[in-house]
Amino acid sequence: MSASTSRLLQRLASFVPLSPEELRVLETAAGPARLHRPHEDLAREGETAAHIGLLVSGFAFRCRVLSDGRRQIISYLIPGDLCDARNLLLPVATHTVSTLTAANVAPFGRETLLGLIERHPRIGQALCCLALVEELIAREWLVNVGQRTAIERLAHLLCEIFTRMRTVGLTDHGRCELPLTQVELADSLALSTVHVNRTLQELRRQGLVSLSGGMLEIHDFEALQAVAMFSGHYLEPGPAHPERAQRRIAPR
Amino acid sequence: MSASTSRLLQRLASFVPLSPEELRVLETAAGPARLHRPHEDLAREGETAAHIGLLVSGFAFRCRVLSDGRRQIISYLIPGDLCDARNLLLPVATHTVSTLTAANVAPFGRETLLGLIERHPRIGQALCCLALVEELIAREWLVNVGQRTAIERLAHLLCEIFTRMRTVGLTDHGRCELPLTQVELADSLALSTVHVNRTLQELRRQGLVSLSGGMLEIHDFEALQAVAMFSGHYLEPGPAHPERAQRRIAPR
DNA sequence: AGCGGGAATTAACATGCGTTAACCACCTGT
DNA sequence: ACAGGTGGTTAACGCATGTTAATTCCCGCT
Repeated sequence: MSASTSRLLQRLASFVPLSPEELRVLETAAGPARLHRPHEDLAREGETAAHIGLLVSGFAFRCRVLSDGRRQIISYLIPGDLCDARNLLLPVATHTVSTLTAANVAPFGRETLLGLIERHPRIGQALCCLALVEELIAREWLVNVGQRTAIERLAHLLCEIFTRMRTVGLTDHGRCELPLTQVELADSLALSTVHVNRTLQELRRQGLVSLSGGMLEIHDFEALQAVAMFSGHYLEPGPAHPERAQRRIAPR
Repeated sequence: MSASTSRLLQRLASFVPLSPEELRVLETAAGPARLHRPHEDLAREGETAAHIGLLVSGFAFRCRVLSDGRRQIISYLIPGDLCDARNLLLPVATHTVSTLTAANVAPFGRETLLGLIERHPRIGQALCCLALVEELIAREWLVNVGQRTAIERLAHLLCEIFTRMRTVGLTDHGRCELPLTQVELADSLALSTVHVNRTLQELRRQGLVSLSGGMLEIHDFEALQAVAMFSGHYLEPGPAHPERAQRRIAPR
């Protein structure tokens, strides 16, 4: 199981310096991964989860569905993401999490993890940072859907996902896996499928990206970023107040 | 200073049971309130704050502005809200916070608060819950802007704010203060001012609400909720996993 | 009372995107 | 090699909402 948690550990450690002990403890806390099929629910709105799943491989997404069927995709999960750390503190899930592809998910027992946090507060702090970044992403999506035009929105989403994939080492030059249909893009960006199609073609025509067969290829990241008015700051806030982090690591 | 923190304390305690000791310590941690004028920035995107402000009275909002001037209001702050608990863990603010009206803000020193959390982990847990609720609100706004029509959006926003005002005891029957201009509503809902105006009139015509002179009056909350497809669940997730909370309070 | 200025309102017109509905290009199983 | 299904593409048309700009309202100020 040791390799499967590494992406998560790396990200956590980028927020708060973690001791070898803390890393080891976290690493062994995850249960054996379970393989899920594509389009399977990992968590359902209104239910309570007894464990926190770590996405080891594959893709998933969160979404909310209105009573009349309108659906808004709220975020995407890539390898190294936790399915719902919120369940540690809040009683019920407020949205559904489903797989996009086949996916391996390693469970952390909720009680186990809470115990860990009690003994190692810095782990809690790191998890909290992870949650905060998710909030920043949610706000960026709000700005995206609220203020940007179709082509800007799409470009922005692609920039974001590509950047996130890169931080977990899942890009190969300008390429990465991205198994999204146009329907899913539409529900993420609050556009119709038809318009996503038109917009995707426009991006392709401008020679910026191509997306087909579940593979995203970015031909000119600079230009794409410019179109999207994308800045990756919100994805990697970096270590907070490093002077304090240092102080806390010293006594140990 | 004791009264000014009570709204915050009450909300924190609704997430995680806090001991009298913990409440006392929090209560005395806030500095003397500072009075800000309307339309003054409390925090600016990109800057680092040395303290966490508690909004004691008045209204404020968070927003992000794109390079070409388009602006998205991201959330509203009402009395009892923290201006930016994110600054405890993240180095720089990712959005601007400005006052809407004159406002009293009581500062918690960042270092003081971090020290408190170290000694009283449950305080940290409660603050974390507060942040999670903000995230839920952000996601609801995303759904709102992404999937709902103009009238649904506006109705939803009014439901949300009214509900939040009620939980901090600032409503009087169907009425509460709400000093928003139509420009601000427009930037919250991703609509034009003109269309906000049309939509507000439609809500008034249907006898659901009236909003004028900085006062919101809800004539038929049930019906408004129905129009908005509003459910307040996300605003009050209630105590998480109460059995555990109990266990932790016992040993003390 | 008159003046200035922000906010609300109204009207006329424009448009980005949605809707509907075909059609096409794959793939997969038989 | 065909059937059936999923996802992508195209075209024609419609509408919710945006834009512009003029007008009115309200309120504090002198």
